[in-house]
Amino acid sequence: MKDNKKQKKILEVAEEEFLMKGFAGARTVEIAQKAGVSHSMLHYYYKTKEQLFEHVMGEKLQQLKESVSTVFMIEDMPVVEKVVELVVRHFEFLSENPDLPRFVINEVIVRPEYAEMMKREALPLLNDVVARFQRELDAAAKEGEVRTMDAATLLMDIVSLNFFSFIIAPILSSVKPGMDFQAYYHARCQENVQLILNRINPDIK
Amino acid sequence: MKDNKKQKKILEVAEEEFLMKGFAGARTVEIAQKAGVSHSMLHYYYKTKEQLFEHVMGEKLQQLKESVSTVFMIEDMPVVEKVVELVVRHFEFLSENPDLPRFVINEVIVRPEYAEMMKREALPLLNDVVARFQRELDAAAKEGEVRTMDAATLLMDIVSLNFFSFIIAPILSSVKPGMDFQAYYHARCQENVQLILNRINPDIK
DNA sequence: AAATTGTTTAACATTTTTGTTTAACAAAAT
DNA sequence: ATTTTGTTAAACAAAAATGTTAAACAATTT
Repeated sequence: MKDNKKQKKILEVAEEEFLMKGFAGARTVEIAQKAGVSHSMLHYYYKTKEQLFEHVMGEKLQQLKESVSTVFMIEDMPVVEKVVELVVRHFEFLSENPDLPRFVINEVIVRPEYAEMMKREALPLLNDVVARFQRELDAAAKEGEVRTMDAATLLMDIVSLNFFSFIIAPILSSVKPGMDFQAYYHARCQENVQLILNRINPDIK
Repeated sequence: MKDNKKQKKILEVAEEEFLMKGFAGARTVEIAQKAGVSHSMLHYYYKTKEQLFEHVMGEKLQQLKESVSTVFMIEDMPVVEKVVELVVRHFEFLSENPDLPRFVINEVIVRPEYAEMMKREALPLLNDVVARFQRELDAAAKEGEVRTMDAATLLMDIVSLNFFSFIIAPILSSVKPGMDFQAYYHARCQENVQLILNRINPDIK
């Protein structure tokens, strides 16, 4: 059939609703309504609210994986450049999902079962990425390109730094009402890159 | 009667429940149960869940005000010291309420009516504090003790910096499972003080 | 002592939300 | 052409949550 346009629309709207209202606050009927499908249709595709939620989050995770993990597949790129690429891609992913950090941090605390799900889904990939990354970092450290670093820590630094940029954005804009988000994001991404570069090698630039 | 022990207990438990589950996720029956009072009792004191919520948040705000605003009442204290005191007190308040930043940022987005309430309750005091603070900063700037600064911006810097420390704590601990929160908080508070000091006068220390 | 306030139990009403079912029909696939 | 799949509407069932009420009694105030 028409390649599941409605099903996709449901996911789309569900994402918005979950992000803006949280799992507990989102309403399945409202999601159906905003998606322009009948209430029954929603339950036809997704048995329960919980399942719908899992699909939404699974898709986000998939997108994150795609945008980030491919960096490690690039051959013949110095690790320093890879790190820059990593920060930028992660940041760009968040630019397209600016509410995600706040949402994730909140849901992880509010619904421990969600934290479990995240671990289940994300850890295997993360371990793989960390292992690869660590090897490259070690090799680069031997050449004196970077200082010796723990890959997991560095990744966490990147994630935290980028997360932070998005979590404080609404605070900042509430203080400076006319704030230009695009400009803010742009500047912030640059700053984060510089900070991370400085961390992996204080002598760069 | 026995000075409303039960009423207080309800507020206490409600705070925990709201913070840990969000407004939408918290359950009035569960709050009553955990507070060791009957379901009717809860509605006897607080007509609705909404009202209960407002009381809880009102109390938190009150505590924050008390711990922070008294700094500005202290006479004969150099503004630089006041700033240090301010950072430390705000940080200490957050130490006692480590989930509050995450919760507030989330609720403000998720429930716009809560943002309204916050503005209503907090803005008058904030404006007052900012005005006072600005006068003191200007005076100190004239003496060359600090550089010229916008008081509102400085306050925002302090709040953001401290908020940040608490928002990332759970992220950090998920990476380093055995993390010592006390040590982390202690170090972080020092760092924040230094950062702010450096901002108001780059020549200090 | 009488009135008020705090408290419980237990039932009930109401509303909100989730999830199901059935009947009907359209579109697509076989 | 017929079976399968997508879709709706409408009603319904079930569950979960909020809020109310009445009866009874204990503790405290006045």
